[in-house]
Amino acid sequence: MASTAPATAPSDAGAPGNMADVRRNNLALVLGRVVQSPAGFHLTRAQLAAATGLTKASVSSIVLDLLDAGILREVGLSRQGERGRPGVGLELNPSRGVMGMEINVDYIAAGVTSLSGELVVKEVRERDNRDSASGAVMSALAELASGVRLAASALGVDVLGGGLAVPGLVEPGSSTVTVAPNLGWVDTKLDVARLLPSVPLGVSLFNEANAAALAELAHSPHGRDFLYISGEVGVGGGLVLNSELFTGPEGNAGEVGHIVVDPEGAPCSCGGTGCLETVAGQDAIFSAAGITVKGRTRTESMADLLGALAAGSPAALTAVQQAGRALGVAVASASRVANVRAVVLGGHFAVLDQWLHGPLLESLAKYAPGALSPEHVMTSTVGDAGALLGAAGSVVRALVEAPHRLQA
Amino acid sequence: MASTAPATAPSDAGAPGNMADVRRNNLALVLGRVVQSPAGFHLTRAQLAAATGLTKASVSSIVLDLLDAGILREVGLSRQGERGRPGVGLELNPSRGVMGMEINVDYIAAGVTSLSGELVVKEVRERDNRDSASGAVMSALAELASGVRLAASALGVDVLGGGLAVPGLVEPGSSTVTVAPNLGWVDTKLDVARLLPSVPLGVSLFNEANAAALAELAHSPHGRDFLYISGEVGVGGGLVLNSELFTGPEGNAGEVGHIVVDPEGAPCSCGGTGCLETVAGQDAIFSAAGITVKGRTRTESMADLLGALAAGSPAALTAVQQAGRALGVAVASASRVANVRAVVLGGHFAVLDQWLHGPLLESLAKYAPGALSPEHVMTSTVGDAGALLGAAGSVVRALVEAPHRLQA
DNA sequence: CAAGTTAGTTTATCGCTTGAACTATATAAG
DNA sequence: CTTATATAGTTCAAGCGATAAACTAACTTG
Repeated sequence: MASTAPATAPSDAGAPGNMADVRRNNLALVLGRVVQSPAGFHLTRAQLAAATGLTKASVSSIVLDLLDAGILREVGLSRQGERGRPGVGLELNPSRGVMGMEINVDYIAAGVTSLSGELVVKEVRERDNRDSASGAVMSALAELASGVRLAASALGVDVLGGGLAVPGLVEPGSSTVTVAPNLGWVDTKLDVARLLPSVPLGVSLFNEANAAALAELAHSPHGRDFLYISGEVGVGGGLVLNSELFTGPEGNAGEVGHIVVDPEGAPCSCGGTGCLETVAGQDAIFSAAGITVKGRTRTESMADLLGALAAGSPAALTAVQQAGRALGVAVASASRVANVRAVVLGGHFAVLDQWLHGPLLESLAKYAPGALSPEHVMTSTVGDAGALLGAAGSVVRALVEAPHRLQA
Repeated sequence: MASTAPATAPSDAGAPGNMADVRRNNLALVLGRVVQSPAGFHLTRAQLAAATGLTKASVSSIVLDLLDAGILREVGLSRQGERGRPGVGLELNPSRGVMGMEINVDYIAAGVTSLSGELVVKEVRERDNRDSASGAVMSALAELASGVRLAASALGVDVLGGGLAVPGLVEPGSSTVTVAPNLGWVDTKLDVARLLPSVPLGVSLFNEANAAALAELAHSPHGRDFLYISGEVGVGGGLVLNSELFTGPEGNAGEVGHIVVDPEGAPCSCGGTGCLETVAGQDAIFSAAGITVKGRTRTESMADLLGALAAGSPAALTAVQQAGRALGVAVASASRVANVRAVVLGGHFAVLDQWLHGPLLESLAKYAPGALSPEHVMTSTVGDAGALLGAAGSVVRALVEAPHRLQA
């Protein structure tokens, strides 16, 4: 059902609305249009008025606020019509940026993007974080972030806030990692604020797959609705519906790695049985393909697997095909539950796509015919930096949706 | 992630906000509090001001509008404090109501509830709608609805609008049934408006399981987040998250009947393989239990099954236990995808609960340990009339969220 | 019956959008 | 070079809804 949306929804649902809410809404409306405009094309106040439906007077007043807050910048004159006074172009202030950070199993990373999403600086440091105390990892990351922030500053970009992506479940709205199996963290409260001392927008925490999903949303033509499936040691997922990340009441929605794909299957690290991860996770594929893991890095093992596939190893081919079929079952079930219409494969699923793709589509056609068209099963276009870009992008997105947070 | 909600969201997302939106928001806020108040307990303006955070002046003005619109009514004096001037109690106008209607395989039904959800009149007419043209069914229903409307009118209840529930997929926001397998309808546009000529709120169309889910939400203590699973000829579902029906981008979310529970399973009417419905649908259970369907009504066959279960028939017991285990697998997968935390079983699942319950919980513990606590697997408390009550309730809900639609 | 207490209304003020009038700056025509 | 026309952006009065404070209303207590 498409019930009439509530007329206004103040920041806290169920709170009184007043004129400040109207202003916040319209600030976001105008700023949102600027963000959506193609790079290099600068909208004018008059065009914003036409696009948003606001009057020129309101747009002028709103733009003034956004200029004062340092979010927008005027950029010369814009000639598009033949006659009449030229308008003044507006763009996101290129001297403001946000930091994306990532903690993963074998590295930490930090990077700064401008508000328009361009990567300005990025640094990755290899570090074995497996079973490392969270405090030690955070200290190393704080140091890395500090350096990256200085580098951005030297390039004239001021960091307004940051986002951190971790490979684990995150309690929504808090800085707590409920569980990160591959890091060995359980109910770990992270002091994210110290990564970026005294930034106006603070630092937020994200699940890695969710962040990567948002990066695909922002940087790729996958549409407004898709399920991102991240293939790492674990199998994670990020569900994007109507251009919004759907996290569910506890923040655990989209955990596609633990959909049951075989009731007779193997036990899973989550305590369940026959989860997708037990067939399509990296360890499962390596093991089924007969690839050695011990004493080798994941990158090396993956290279071995690709070699075996290229050489036509039956074990390797079967392992990957099985993973593809299991993905098809999982996607079939997910499409029923959440009306998923498109799938984006990331991590090792993107790497193995040429072997996975066929079995996945066959399996999908068998278990949920008509639910997704084959061309809606795609691979990631953002790649490695997805989690980092997504974490940074989420901070920008939050700013765009609530620009008043940066006002004096 | 729990990003900051947009400050205001005018009726059309991306539309300018103005002070009328603030008013709409606050009308809904005040009215929502009145609706939430326990039956028989009448809030006063002063209490509403305290509860909503609005000032007394604003509440007075808003209540005046709601009285003028005929949505609220003043009801004597309310003494709760010891001292001071007594407040004037407010309640939903009992002379206004909405109609819920239902088309199902072997009957049509119509009933009127007051705005507070009490059933005033209800009439059910047996009718075999299987493979009946939609126009003929709608004509019969229009006649039934007209009579029920008159009966309600005679009792002093004026019908403001209506909701119709059908056992099929409904295109959100339209009056089109995409597919209703058990009625034999495909892409059928229904002229719902003629069911209730000239009502101010019109007539909306709902999926049966979704409507029933909303009825459970309104009339039962199941909480704000649950998956309702309806056991009928088909297996349907309604996903309630944060007290909202979650329908997904195409309106097909919660279609739990076609989650894959056995990749080696039987073909399904949806074209898929091993769907929940192939194990736990009514026909599947009857067939596995060796119950005759031909020449008998569904009610009779169900009575036969209950008899067989009571008599300890191994085939019947096994059939129902298998259905329970399949439900466990489906719930496990659904809990991963949409972070479902509770399940409400309706239709034949409620009837068979004493045999289903154990196998379902065992299966759930095997496939998704810790995802749902056992006490969060519940049975429907609304029963038969769920779809009808839910359809009516949805209309009330839409009115509460946008009361200005009833203003002059 | 006066004092105290709570309910609800009245009034002045503020902030934000709106629409119309106005100013500013360009191109095109004479 | 001047004038007409077209478009961009600002200014200003008006309207509306929320707020806060003052005020009126109605009841209890002593």
